[in-house]
Amino acid sequence: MCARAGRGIQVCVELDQLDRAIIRELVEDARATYAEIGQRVGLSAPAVKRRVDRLQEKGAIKGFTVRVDPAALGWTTEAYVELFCRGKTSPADIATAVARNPEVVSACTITGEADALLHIRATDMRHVEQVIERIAAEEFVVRTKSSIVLSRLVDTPLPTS
Amino acid sequence: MCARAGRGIQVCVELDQLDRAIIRELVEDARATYAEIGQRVGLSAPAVKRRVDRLQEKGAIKGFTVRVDPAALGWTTEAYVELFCRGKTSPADIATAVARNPEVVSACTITGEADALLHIRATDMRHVEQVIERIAAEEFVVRTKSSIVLSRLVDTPLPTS
DNA sequence: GCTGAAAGATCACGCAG
DNA sequence: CTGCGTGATCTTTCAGC
Repeated sequence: MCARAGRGIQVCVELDQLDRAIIRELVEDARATYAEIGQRVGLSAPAVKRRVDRLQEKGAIKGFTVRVDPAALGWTTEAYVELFCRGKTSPADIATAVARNPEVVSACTITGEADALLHIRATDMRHVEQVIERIAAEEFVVRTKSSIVLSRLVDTPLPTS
Repeated sequence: MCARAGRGIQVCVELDQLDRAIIRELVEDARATYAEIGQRVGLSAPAVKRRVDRLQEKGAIKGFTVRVDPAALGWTTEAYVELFCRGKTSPADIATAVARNPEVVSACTITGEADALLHIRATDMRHVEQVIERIAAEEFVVRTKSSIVLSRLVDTPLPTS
C-alpha cells in the first residue's frame, strides 16, 4: 500500500502536499468548483481536476457523498455491541451475518475479550433490541454485551490533521 | 427535531419519499448532476436543486464531502478505547479533553461499566499508544481499556435501508 | 497552464394541484 | 399558496494543445 518516494521519505501511495490539500478541501466541501479549490491550493482548475481523477483511480478517493444528519432521517438511537463468538469463527462469518442487518453501520474484529465490535443505528430502543436479538440468534454468537449511546461528543470520518 | 405532519402521522422534519430518494442518490454519488438525480427520482433538475437547498437549510443535509480511504492517507491503525471516569465527570469535560486529540474520530458517552467510548485512528501502533497515554493522563480519567481493530468488516455512515 | 466547445447549474416565469 | 416544469443564460467541466 505504501511506496518509497524519490527522496527516500516514506509516503503513502505517493500523495504529495498538494494532493493532501485538495483532499482537505474536498472533505470540507465536495461540491466546490475546481477553480475554487485551485485558488486555495495554488493550482489551475484543470490541474485540480486531473489530480482528483488520479486520486480516484488510485483509490485514495473512493467517491463523493453527502453528510446527513442521522436524526433527521429517523436514526435517533445508537448502540455498540460486543460480540463473543465460539472457538473457530472466521471474520468472514461475522461479516456475512452482520451484512444482513443494515442497521449495523460499522463492524470490526478486535483484540481483547470480545471478538468483534458492532456499531448500530436504529430508530428507537425497541429497534435496537430487535437488531441485537437477531444478531445474538446467529449460531456462532455465544454472548453479546451492549452499550447504548447516551450522547455523541465527536463524529468525524477522519482525523483532521 | 420532529414535527407533526398534516394527517397526524409522525414524520421527521417533514421529509417525504422524494426527499429520501434524493438523499439516497446523493449518498451514493454527491457529484451526480441534478438532471441525473431528477431522472432517477422522477423530477426535473431545478426541482431537485430546490429540494436539496431546502434540505440543507433544514439541516438534514449538513454538507458534501469525499469518501477517503483512511489507509491511503496513512491512517492504517485504529483502536477503540473505553474510558472510566471518576465520580462526577460531565460529558462536556470529556468532550473538551478529547477534542484536543485529532486522532479521536468518534466519541460518545455510553451506558454500562465504562463512561465513554472513543474511536481512534492513528498511523501505527506507537501512535495509538501515544494518544491513549495522552488521554489517560487527563485528571478525570481513572482507567482506560483499549481494543485494537484487527480487521474492518463494515463501515458505512448510515443504515442503507 | 491555457483555450474553446460541450455540459451542467441556476434563475425567472408560467402553470397545476 | 406551495411546488413543478420549461427555456434562457451564465458557469463549470474537460479535452485538445
